[in-house]
Amino acid sequence: MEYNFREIEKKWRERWAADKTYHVTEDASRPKYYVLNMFPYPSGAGLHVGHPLGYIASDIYARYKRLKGFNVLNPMGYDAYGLPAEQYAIQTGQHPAVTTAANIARYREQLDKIGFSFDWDREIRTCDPAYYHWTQWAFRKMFLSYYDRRADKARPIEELTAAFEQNGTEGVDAACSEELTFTADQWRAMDEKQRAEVLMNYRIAYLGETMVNWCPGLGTVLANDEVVDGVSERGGFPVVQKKMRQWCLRVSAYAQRLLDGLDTIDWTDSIKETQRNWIGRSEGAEMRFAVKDSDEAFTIFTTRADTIFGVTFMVLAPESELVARLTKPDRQAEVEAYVEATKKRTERERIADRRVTGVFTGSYALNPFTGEAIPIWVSDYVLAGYGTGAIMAVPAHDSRDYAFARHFGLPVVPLIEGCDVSEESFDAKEGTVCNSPRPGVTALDGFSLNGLTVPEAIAATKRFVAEKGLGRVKVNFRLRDAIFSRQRYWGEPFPVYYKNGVACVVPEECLPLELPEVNRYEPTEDGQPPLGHATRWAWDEAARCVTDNARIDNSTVFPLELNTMPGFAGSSAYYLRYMDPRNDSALVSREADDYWQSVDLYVGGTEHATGHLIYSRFWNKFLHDLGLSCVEEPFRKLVNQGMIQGRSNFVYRIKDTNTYVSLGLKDQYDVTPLHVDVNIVQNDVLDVEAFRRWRPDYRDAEFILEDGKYICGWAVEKMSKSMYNVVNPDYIVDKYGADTLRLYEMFLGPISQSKPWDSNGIDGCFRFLRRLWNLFFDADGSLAVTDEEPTRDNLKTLHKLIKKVSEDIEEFSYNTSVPAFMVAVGELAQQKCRSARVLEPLVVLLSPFAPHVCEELWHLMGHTTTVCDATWPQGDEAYLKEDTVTMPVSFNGKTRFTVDVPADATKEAVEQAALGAEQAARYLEGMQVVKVIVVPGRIVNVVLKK
RNA sequence: GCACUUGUGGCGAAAUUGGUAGACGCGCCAGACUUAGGAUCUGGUGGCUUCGGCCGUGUAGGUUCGAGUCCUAUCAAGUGCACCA
Repeated sequence: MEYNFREIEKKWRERWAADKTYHVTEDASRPKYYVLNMFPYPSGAGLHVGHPLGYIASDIYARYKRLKGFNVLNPMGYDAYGLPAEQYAIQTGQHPAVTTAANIARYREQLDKIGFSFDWDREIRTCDPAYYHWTQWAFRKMFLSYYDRRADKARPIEELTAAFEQNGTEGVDAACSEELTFTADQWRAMDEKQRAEVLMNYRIAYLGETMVNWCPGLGTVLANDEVVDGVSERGGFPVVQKKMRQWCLRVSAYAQRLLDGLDTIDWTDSIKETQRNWIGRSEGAEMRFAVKDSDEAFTIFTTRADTIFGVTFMVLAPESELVARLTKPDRQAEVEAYVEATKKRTERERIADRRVTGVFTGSYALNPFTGEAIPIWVSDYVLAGYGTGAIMAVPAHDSRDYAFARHFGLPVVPLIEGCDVSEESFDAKEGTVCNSPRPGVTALDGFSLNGLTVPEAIAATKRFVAEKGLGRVKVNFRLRDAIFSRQRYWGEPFPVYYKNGVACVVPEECLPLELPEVNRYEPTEDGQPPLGHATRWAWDEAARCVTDNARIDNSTVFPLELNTMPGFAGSSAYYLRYMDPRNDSALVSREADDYWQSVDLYVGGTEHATGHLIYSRFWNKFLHDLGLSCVEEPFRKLVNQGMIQGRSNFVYRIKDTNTYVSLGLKDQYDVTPLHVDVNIVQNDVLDVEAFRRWRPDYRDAEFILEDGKYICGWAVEKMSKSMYNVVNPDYIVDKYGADTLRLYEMFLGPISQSKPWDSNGIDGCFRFLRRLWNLFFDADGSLAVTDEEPTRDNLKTLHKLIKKVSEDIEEFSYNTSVPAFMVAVGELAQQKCRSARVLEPLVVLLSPFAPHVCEELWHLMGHTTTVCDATWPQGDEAYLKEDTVTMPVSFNGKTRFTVDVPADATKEAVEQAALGAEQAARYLEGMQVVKVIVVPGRIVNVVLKK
């Protein structure tokens, strides 16, 4: 009987859908396991062969866990808000909801062909009001919360107002944008608007002034990568740095917990390292510097407090408010010109162009340890957004300060014995401190660091600074708050309105606040975001349930927030929603959350390391603080699948002709390589007829062949339409079947490695499945499986396979289990194995990889239930032992020990092994011989163990 | 610049975690069946060899009875962060 994969796969695809085979419900009697893929953005291009890689890997794991008796949640959905649909809408007027729905339908069709065990009843879409209800809900909660640093968790904002009412800021330790100090009386004296401003400083979702790339021509904020050479990528409009009031999330409040949490989860070191890097914890000290002949003073942050005696100048960031305050009148023109010039440059330009620039303010700071006057400069190498926006410069021990000092001729004072600072700074934190203070200089209270090592000096200085009130020990993080506003249409609307200019969140019962229709998707003429075009005010819709008295009394329609949320909003808690996707009274019910807990296995690409994977962790910690998500870390284990690159093919056209020369002969001509569609090339041999049909200008193409074939060149490039190297999974499924595709994708290489897609090897996997199929049938096409006793060889093959495959799946090295199946099937065929007691477990073992064919075989063998409900076979080590005989081994003619060796080992071979291990014999006292490896006619090893 | 990852046949890759390097697949070679092969099946396939063996895991050292695996240095590729004081 022939392996008719088309018929088999169609049959089971339909049956599984009709029977809801993969539907899952909470079941307290079974242990749960939660497998999750990073859900896709449904782009117009459809899936290519790289997308399903991670889905297949996680599907295998999900099916394996189910066979192991777990209740497995394996959901799928769509990250449906995004820029491409909006851009397309601007160009065509087509509503993004329409294109998104069409793309989703196409994705679904493609996914369905690959045989995933997704529970489609739990599908979610981020653009669905029933879903973004809870995105808005979480935002609302963030607005209504502050971060209590003492309790180290988010608390309701009412607790903060109550504290202010009682004692003002006294005793409050809350994460904030700006340190504020006021008394209870002052608080009580504030009007509503002033209080709102103060609270905004503490809210976890807050309106904040941030530096953005503002493009007036487009009327929107642009991300750094949307700005090229100071103008917008689209349209070429100038872009300036601008302070704007934007919604932000106080992610920085969670920096320490985000860092600590990394130690509790099972992610790769590289991605943890990337996150640690991004969070950027640095321990140091803040020190206060008074300004000479002035009442002004300012604070700097340093990790090298020990270098205080080497400070020869101070530097302010151009954006710092201190600049205006500290600039002397005679320097004002120059300083303002400098600040203006830096404003015009984007952050990207400042990074790309590292010329040393700066300007002197005319003011001097006083070294708090020595009272020495130090000139204060302004330079763009100091960032406003980190630390305090001001630094103490120690050119001898910081390379950036060094470059600045050399450029402007400022003094360099070395502080480490024997260090050479004539060519470059000495940045290493090692050596013995000197010149601290310099001979002849007396420091405050006779303080001295001379003779200490650098780490000792850092500690000593910190202690001194704290004791003398010169500053404080401080931990800084590089992690910034997330800017949460986008001047876009196709995103979640904020549940926010403005009452007399004060931002308020809409009442909970009004959610979801639905995205209104607009007739245009561009910004409005007066520079408002596209929501300014809304024809039907979402607020009017929401107003029906609003109980806000002020609104009802005077019938005022308050303006709504016109920005929408960014892409990461909808993806930050979707894993919770899958637990209870149709709940319309909560994001997730207590029961569902208690049962599913958190994601046990999360599969996706590394590109989200510093985006989604940080935001999700933050979001989940926030919900955890609210008592909602019972586990603090959302993703227990993370596996990153590599990218599938394209493997492009080339033809070589002889210049100015329509003649194409095969790869091996191209060097004899002057040729231009041209991309050719990989789908008309097989094993690098071009289908010349298909090539002529491919495009009109190739219709009359002539070929210079080698050995009668046209051989194409190839290169690994990004998989993209323009390189004609996109391989569509539909095509592979149609030609070889989904089971072959699944096997081949896993066989291609380690899951976490990036690799080019190469259709060349796929025949091997197809042949394997056909060999497997043939194992079950006689020559006449009847089922050959019998209930005869398996032979010892049969069982040995089976148990080897069980051990190997079980281990492989646990470690995600599917690429080595596919060969194990190939070998096992080869052996069983050779053994002419017919025994159901071997073949049935074989089908179960393979079913996670090739579910369709296994389901078919399972039913042909007389089962009426799905193979998914079978039990993963139990391994038995007893069958894995080699048949052994005991043999004495002698060294130097003296018998020292006996070992078990393979039955086919000759005495001579063992003696030879012993001889080879003569030197090892010296160590034999107290050592145990574990194994003697004997290969007839070859050198042998003796394995010893203490 | 800093961090992380990876270097093994013509190609994708394995290697029981320190113990027979190159499993398995592709490709290639030979054979079988075929009118035919871009179908199928069988066998072979790291390099050199005087057929005894010898050499081989980016390069150079080291530890070890023994190293693809551990250590040091170095080169190359990829990814992430990047004036973070």
